[in-house]
Amino acid sequence: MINQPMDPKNTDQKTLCSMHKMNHHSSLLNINNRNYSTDCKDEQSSMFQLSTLKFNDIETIMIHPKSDDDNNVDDSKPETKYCSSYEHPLNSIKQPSRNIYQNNEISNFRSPIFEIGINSCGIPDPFISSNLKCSNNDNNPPGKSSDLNLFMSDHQNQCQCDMSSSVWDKWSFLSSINSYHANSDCTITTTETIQPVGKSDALAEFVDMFKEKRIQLGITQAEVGRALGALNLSGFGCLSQSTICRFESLSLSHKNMLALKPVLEIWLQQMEGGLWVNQEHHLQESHNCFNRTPTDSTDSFRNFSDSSTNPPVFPPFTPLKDSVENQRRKRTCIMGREKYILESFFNATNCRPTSDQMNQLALRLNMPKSVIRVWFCNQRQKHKRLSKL
DNA sequence: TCTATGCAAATTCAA
DNA sequence: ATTGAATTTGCATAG
Repeated sequence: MINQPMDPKNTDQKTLCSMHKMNHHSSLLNINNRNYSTDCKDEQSSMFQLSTLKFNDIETIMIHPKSDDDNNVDDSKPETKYCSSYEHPLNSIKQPSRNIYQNNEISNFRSPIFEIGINSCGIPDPFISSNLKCSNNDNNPPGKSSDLNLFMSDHQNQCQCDMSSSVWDKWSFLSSINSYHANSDCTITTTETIQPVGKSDALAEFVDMFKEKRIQLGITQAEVGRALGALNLSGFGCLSQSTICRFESLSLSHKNMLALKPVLEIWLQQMEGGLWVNQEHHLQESHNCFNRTPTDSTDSFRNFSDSSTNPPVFPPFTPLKDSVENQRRKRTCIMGREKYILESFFNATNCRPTSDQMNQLALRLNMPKSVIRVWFCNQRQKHKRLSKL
């Protein structure tokens, strides 16, 4: 990715962007419903901050469409698009997690009104979290960038997003602010992009469509989850049936939904097209990219290898460079003796063991120290949570 | 056999 | 490097 100055011809073009982190150096970018992958390994010139993927001050990025075969890019005439946007606070919306989208409505979600900060250039900047201030009443917590209810003032115009609208509409609203920010001459409009709550939500619509087509294709949630690993998208491996199920029932967090959507979209496109293109063409030795046992893999991919029941779709194992790092560590099941010993230690001795104590426990229980450490972290969290009830 | 869900392990982020 | 808090996600199992 190369930093480019803003294309003046593009300044009044309204562009809706969303960005989905894939890993520390690449992301999926959705611009006007088209997906692009971005890659920036050079941290110094990175358009993204590693942890938050906020755009830097240049505000302009060049994107090489992923649909081009990476090996056959026409360097003389790369298709590029300019996009000016930020990752905005919506990406870190604080919200009750699961089930909030039931009935396609956001409930209990009235947060205070916020004033958008003015940045050093005098431009209203909703993305400077430290400048966000709660301005309505004292019953609300101090404002953070993760809060939703935005009130923007540029001393001339005022625009307010209707907070009873859905988060997706708010996203559009903020995109308008982005446009404004990118070009101070443009007019901010809110009503244009804000749509009624409900079925018109693009995400909800996609989810409905996704589920319908998955069922049409006769593919189970578990199979979808496993197939995602073979998509070879950096930062994404397989997902569990649970996660696909939750995606289909809109019961993941909004941020999570947004992150998963483009990946599932790509999967669906490939399934519908009935073709599989390994975009990266890794030539290295084929290896089991899912780190499964042979038994596992045979079973996992029976439907993809059995062309008598399903059309051949894509090979069960795609050579995948970073497959191992895409793989979430297997969930450890701690029970019986191990659980008893850990709980005894936690309750009776120390809920905050030293490194040495954790080493000893790890040795005694024959478990990795990291698992022990995480267990204590989670246990402390659990206790804190329970004590609040 | 497939999907939904409770619990909690693992990951991420910021301090 | 470590931690707390928040969040994502998988396992086990219920439906």
